[in-house]
Amino acid sequence: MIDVYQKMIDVCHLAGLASGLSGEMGPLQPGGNVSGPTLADVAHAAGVSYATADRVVNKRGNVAQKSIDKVRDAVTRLGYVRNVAAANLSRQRVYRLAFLIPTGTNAFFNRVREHILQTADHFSSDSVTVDIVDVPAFSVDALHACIGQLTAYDFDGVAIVGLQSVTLEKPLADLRTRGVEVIGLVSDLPREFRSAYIGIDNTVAGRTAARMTGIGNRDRGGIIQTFAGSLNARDHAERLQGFRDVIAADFPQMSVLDPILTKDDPAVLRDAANSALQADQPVSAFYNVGAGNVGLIQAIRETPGSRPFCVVHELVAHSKQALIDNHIDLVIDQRPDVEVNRAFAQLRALIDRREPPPAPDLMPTIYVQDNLPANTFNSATDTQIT
Amino acid sequence: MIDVYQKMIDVCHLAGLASGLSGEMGPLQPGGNVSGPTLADVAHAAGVSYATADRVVNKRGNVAQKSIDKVRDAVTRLGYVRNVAAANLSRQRVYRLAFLIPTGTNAFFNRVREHILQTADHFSSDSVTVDIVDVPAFSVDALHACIGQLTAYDFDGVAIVGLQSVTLEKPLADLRTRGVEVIGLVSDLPREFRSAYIGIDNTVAGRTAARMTGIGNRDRGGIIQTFAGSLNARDHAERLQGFRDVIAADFPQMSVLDPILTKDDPAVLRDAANSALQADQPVSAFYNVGAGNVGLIQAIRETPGSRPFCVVHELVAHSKQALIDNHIDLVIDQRPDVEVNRAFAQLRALIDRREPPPAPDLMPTIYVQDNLPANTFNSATDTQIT
DNA sequence: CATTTTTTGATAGACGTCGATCATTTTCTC
DNA sequence: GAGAAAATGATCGACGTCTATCAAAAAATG
Repeated sequence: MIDVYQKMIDVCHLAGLASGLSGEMGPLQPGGNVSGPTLADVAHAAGVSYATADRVVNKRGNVAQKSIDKVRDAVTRLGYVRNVAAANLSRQRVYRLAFLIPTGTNAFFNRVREHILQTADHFSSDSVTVDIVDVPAFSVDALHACIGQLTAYDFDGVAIVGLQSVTLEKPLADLRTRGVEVIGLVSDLPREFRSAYIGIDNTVAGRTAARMTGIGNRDRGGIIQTFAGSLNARDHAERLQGFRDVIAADFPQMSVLDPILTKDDPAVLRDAANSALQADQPVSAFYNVGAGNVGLIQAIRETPGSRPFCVVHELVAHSKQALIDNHIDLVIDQRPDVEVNRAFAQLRALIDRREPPPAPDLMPTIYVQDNLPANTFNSATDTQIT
Repeated sequence: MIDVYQKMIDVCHLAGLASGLSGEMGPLQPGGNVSGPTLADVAHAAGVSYATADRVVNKRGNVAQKSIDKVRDAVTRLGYVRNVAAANLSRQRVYRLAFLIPTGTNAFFNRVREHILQTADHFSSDSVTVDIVDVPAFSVDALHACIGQLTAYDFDGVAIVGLQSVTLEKPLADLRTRGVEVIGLVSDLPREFRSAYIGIDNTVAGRTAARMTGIGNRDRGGIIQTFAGSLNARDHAERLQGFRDVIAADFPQMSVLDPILTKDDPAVLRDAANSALQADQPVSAFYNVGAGNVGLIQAIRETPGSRPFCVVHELVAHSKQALIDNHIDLVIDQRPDVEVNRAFAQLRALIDRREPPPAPDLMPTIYVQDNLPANTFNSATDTQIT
């Protein structure tokens, strides 16, 4: 009845009603020894001293090859895993993390910031220290300078809201040669110069928006007015591309107008939305790939009568409220809270040189007014979104 | 350029071990002392011995109130957080966890199982052992017996896919008096007899399904045929209720037919769906609150021409495929992988008597064919779902 | 073979906490 | 104010790892 797997995981099947329930079933000794072998055990099994075993596992050098082999063998034979807690305790390991986040009164990044603070607070009992570094938004030069400065502090890991630019490659390479783990967050860095990317695929986000827009307009067809901050912004361009692809392929009865470029400015967006709402040819859907939704929502609120089907990105205070008030239909969100959690886990795993915890892919989440998280987004400032 | 930004960079450092501290601004000292105060420091600051401080923080009793106050005060003043790594090392803490999961060839619970195994594997290096206990599905008696047996083994925490029954109260109470932490997973236990519930609100799930159905049928209105396994199943009833509420309130042009009861049997569902498809009055939408979607999908696949708008629950191999093949429109999923992760975190937090990590509410997730996770669900058996 | 170099063994102190024990001091009770 | 009870202080040995140091042994070198 009780299967015991090799590792430390014993999966035990207590008999259900079917087979006799009589009394206590077999083993699974309550006080059983569950803690694994120590390095001392390994040394003993390998027939070497603790010191030698230590030299091997910590790569201190000056060990004969045959000793290395003996120890390696014993490690695998006994299934030794080093006790991270003890190790960190001993060397007073402190995980020094830094997050490079764009500045500004951007509601989305305020959400990111908030969650970093919360998470940092929680992990403080695990000796994790966190620095949030403000970087002027969307400036390659500023980001470059910032990354360059990081080498002055001895961080163990850095999460960067990145930009795609060859300029960044050098400072990133410098960082990594100093043993700092680097990951991209929300927006990727040059591929070869980071260990991981934590963020969504923006093409997928655009496709998802398109699917929902299509579903919401199956019968009426019609015209979709799109908005974007700038087509130079990679994420905006990708979302738009994904959106167009799906509409063209699966909802041919609808047509997608070229995006109105708003620079993510709510005022611009408001004016643009207003003129679209008053156009001769009625627009049946709005899709804003970028930020500035406050303006879009205002325009909609000001216009009486029925409104176009409306999809925007990123759940923040005002987009959440607009969902509740029925001013927009859907919010496609990238769950920055989940991303931040993942970033912490990933950085710690990289620093400890172990596998990151199993976790599903990050996929854009669809919010309607009914599946909204209760957590309030109390960021005072909510002008932009990205 | 670089010099310009040298002073613009604003680094906010969050001291790792100062618990309540929000970020203190200012530059970092690269080699700065980051490790926080120890219990010895606290004792000294409080003007008591280490032993007394220890007695206070570990609640060993036999301490005068004024000593307790002095220590508590020093703790908050210094921002002492106990070093979990050291503590666990010292007491050779092993987290013995058990998951009680219904048996059967249920694709959804296979997903749960798989993720438990993966997560357990990962945490094995953190001294976490996991037992998966198979319980005959939906049987209060079996669950009762199983919980009763748990007291024989000294688990530290147990996650139970629960049932609502007063019968369970006694064994649960027994477990908890023995110091075992109990949480409900996916399906709740009697409220007073568990420390937390990890799962979605099924009313919300139903509401979400309704919202999407409404959006997908705004103009055509029409009839919605619902399916349920059994109305005695609490989750099924709740989903249906949420669904009806939203349709009635926000999409009055649609009407909801009483559910066809399928016992979650694919064959039954297939027949029911087929007759609905051939009914005189055309049905414009299907909503299955329960399992057995294989049958529903078969019926749809067999019927030529356009099909009703189709919403089901739980993303598993076949529902995923059906989304891709355009046989259904939406899957409302409760992200069992996220739930399992949360269960681990919650149990560990409860056992350590500390705050669980910050995490957003669990909300039903909406999948369309574009935002599907790449992870394959390789469960061979996929008969049922809920 | 003598000398240098490389490789080993033995061991010690630290990390911060836990769970003890035992002796001492303070407080309470009558 | 004596005796009992409660509270406190002092200290010890774990836990498993890391980082040393020093001496001893083995291997390589000329």
